[in-house]
Amino acid sequence: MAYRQTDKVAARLAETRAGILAAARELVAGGGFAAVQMSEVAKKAGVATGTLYRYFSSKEALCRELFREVSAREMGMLATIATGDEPAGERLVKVLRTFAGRAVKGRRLAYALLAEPLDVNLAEERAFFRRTHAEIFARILEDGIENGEIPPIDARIAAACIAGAIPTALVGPLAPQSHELDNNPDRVVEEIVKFCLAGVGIALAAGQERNRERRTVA
Amino acid sequence: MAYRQTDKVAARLAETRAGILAAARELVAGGGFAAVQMSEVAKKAGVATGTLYRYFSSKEALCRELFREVSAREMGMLATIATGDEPAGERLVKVLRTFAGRAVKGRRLAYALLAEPLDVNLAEERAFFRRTHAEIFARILEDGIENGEIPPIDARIAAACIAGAIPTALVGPLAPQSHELDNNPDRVVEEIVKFCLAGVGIALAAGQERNRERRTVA
DNA sequence: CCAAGATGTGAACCTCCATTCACTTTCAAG
DNA sequence: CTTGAAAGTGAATGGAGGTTCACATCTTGG
Repeated sequence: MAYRQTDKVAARLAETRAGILAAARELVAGGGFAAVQMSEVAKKAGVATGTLYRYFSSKEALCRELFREVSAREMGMLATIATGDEPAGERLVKVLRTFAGRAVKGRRLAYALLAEPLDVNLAEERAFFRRTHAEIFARILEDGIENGEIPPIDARIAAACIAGAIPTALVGPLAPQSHELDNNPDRVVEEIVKFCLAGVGIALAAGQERNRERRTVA
Repeated sequence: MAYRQTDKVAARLAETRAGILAAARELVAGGGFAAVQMSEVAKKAGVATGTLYRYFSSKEALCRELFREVSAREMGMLATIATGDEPAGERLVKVLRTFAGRAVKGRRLAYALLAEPLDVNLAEERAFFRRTHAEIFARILEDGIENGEIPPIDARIAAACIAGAIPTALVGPLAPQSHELDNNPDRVVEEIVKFCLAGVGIALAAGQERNRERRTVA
């Protein structure tokens, strides 16, 4: 026995590993997951392709871990807000604004996480990501329904609607042109948030309430 | 000069072409666009792979045409309803119900058109498809806003929200489990439609109105 | 039936990338 | 300094699947 891993080495390994993930993340932020080719990752991380496989068993494993790492941060933020003790309505507003707001900045990344055409393995991760969103929304909605802040709707379905509406309207194929988002991101975010709130039967503050004569239909 | 195409031949060619498209459509309905492999299409259509290339210049061309063919039918239906002369509110309800209802039946196909991970060329077609949806919705919303049926919201953004919410909630990664849709598709559809209508400030008929105390928040 | 062009064929080819592996370099312990 | 193991390397491999093309077959006018 003439070799055993030292702390110094372990640290270097961890650094390399992190470097590989960082390289992959840059590629994603630049061109989406489609742009993650092992040879490119290796080049950007300054290692050989073979080395990648010392750290990740496959490209899929690498991408999955990357997806998780990035999405965990987002979900953490939302979850923190969601479990606060303010009234459900306020928590909902905050969560929606945070979600939408963060998607507008970091748009390319949000697109990759939420909307970009993805291959099947990763779609699984994304489904999990989105489902978690939906659960966060649903949780708040249920709270609100329980104490009467929100009318009795199907929380899970409404949550799914929200989790679909925001990405699509912000970063998906229907997103406004970039310059529109760059010029006035807040307005777009507010409009979307308003839609979602109204969808679950909450109206935004007074000034926006005019003209709501609320015809009944069909 | 000893050969010129005859009507009979032209007809046969058209038939073969249609057969190829039909074969591809079946594959899509069964396993999404990912399942469209040229060799499989050929087998199912009863021709050789080489023959496919007499009719379509590439796989991409074949898939694009297929996507268009299928989506054109859907859009046509919606467009017909949208341009009717009923009040905007009613047209909106009908369009939403049609859209959502058709997506529930033909779920696999709807999934392929709306939500399935897709490669970039086809994503382009899908973007067009979705954008057209959004335009149809937006058109109705604008009508409604103009004559006061609908409060003054940003029609394009609301339309994008709707166009995102429905597929996600119905056939996307957040869709209810299949058995739930099979057992009670109408309830799910109605719930989603209700969300979208409320989002643009329209309430459904009386019975569903109780408990809407409508707290104001933030 | 023949000629000439259109159609049909499917095995071979090609490209793209993830993955591997025989080899080199680095490292820690004796 | 030596040695055995770990870590790094990158050219070669392999599989998947779209595309081609030399050849066969069919169609029509003469």
